[in-house]
Amino acid sequence: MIPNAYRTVHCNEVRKSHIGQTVTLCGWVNSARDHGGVIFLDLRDREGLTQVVFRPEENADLAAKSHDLRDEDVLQITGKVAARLAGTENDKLGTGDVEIVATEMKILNKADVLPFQLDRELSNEDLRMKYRYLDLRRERLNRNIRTRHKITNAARNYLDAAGFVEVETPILSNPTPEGARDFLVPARLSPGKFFALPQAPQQYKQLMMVAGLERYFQIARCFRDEDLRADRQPEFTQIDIEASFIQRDDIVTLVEGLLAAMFKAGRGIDVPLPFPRMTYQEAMDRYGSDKPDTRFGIEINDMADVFANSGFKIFKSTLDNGGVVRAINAKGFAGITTGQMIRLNELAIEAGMKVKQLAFIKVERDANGVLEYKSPLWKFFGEEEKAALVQKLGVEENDIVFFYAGEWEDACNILGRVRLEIAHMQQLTKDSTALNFLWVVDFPLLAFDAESNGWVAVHHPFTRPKAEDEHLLGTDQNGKARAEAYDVVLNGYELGGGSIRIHEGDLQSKMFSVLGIGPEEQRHKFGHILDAFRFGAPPHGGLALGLDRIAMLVSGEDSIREVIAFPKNNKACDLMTDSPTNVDFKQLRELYVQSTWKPKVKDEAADAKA
RNA sequence: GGAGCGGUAGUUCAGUCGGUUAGAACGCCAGCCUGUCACGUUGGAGGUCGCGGGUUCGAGCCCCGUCCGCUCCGCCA
Repeated sequence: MIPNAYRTVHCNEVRKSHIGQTVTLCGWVNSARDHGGVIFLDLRDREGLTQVVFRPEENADLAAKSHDLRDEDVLQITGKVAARLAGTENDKLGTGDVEIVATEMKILNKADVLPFQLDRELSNEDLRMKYRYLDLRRERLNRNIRTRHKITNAARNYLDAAGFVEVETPILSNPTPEGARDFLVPARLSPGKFFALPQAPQQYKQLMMVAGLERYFQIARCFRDEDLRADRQPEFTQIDIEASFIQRDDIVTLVEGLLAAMFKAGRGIDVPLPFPRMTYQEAMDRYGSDKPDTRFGIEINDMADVFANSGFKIFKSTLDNGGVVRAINAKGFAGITTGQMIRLNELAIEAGMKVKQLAFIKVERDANGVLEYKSPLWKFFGEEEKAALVQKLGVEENDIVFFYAGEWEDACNILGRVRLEIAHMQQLTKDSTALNFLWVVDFPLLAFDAESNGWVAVHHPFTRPKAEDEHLLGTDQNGKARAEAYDVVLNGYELGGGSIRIHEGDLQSKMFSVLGIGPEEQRHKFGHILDAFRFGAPPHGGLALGLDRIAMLVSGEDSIREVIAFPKNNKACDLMTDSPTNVDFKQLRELYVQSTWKPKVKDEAADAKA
């Protein structure tokens, strides 16, 4: 920090070597300890604490004045750096060997009593949000925000060094036909028309490639009007990357280096490279998720070979009809409580389970020391089947095995969710510092949407099919086509994803058609990009990383709110500014906009009947 | 849209089976205190038990509704 008219040192700067010097500091009163005579003050700025001492015998007036200081008053203190009395050093402070004997004090601003104490735990989220600037003054959030700066800076430097050019793209653009809800902005100069805030700079980044920029990046604010979660905000930040003349592995290598640089800058650790890779199919088969948390096992096992001729009819018939029978072994979880069991079944039903209870086998020793297989279905299994099952799943005492028989997709969803919940119940990741990075590759290109009775893009409509699957596009094999798409995952969080794009007009046009966007609509909504592809578009691809989630994981937080200076609550409101807000009729009229919203009125007729 | 958890002093929380005047810690205010650093010490102030209704002789506690917050599902190309 540069000394200036306000101060000569910051509050974590003075050391023994300064003894005898006169210094001036500025900061907040962190605490005042008034002994009637001598008064101690901890002065705090963002760098740390320095103890200031007021002695009546040195300066009686000043000491008298210091009695009135209160926490969080803003002061400027001038004094002489002195060694602390022998035995009173404080080794918890960097400045703990010395203290400032005050000779001058200027109260820059008095502070009212704060609505909460900065040095104690605060669980009231309303208060934290309402007085966000005070919450940010606390050490934890202050550190998070500064860590976020460090990793953002590291990303920028890394990409710059790799030849990437930072370009800003419009915030006011057009709504997207697919994907999340758009935030709309009325266009006053085009009455009746609307802009949308970008969900991502997707089309612009591709047009940058057509423009010959070759390597683009942007720390881009993105907006999606969907419901919030601990790791989702309506406005969030992506590190958006696109490059020309590259293939998947080029992007993968680049991004591995980028993430390593960010974790190095933010947490000082060396992330081992390269990250493991897994196909989408494998991720779903083993973990029941396209963003597997690999910090623990409880993997999903396919039991088709074990139960091909099972004595348990439901398993056998499911297999005979093309379904799957899968199982997970929760090691050491035979002590599961009734409540936990109920919770797991609720979760499984929510995830699509057609029956009321997960089939299970619990292995415990009875009073006589005999190993018991407690299960509603154990009795249906033949001896060979039992042996094969125990062998395949490595079943031991105190294990509990859960089964699901049905369609592949349901089995993945249900067992995937149950797996995560068991890990949560067993607290398997509680004190873990593991950083399990992972690439998930070869996503399906398309998914069938029952609601619209059509195909939708799994990633987005500009994603390139894998060359060997391109012929499937537009046939009855649409669902089998895989995409040149990849996600980077950390500890069960999707950090980012991307793809190699379509750069040919005819293929892009075909893709739109498969998605049910006809020639007319294509021209209207995507004319610019289809045009662009006619004028020499290079092969290109890219990826976007969620900066908020990365900052959260670097900081060891559970919510991205802890790494965003001014976040929204789970109704997308800002309790500090009380945003969003009503606007005057006049303002709306200028925009040619009228609200159709009506406040809920209580139905008195219905009440009377009741 | 749905589910779960929570809401008691400024803050963090306790509050038994529905029963006398709703407690503690920290903070706050005032006094004392010349080596503290979570200073100590004496005293004091501070409550719409989120809000509304109901049951009851009596509700912080039970019931219904509602608001707010958090988490999750749906949703998030």
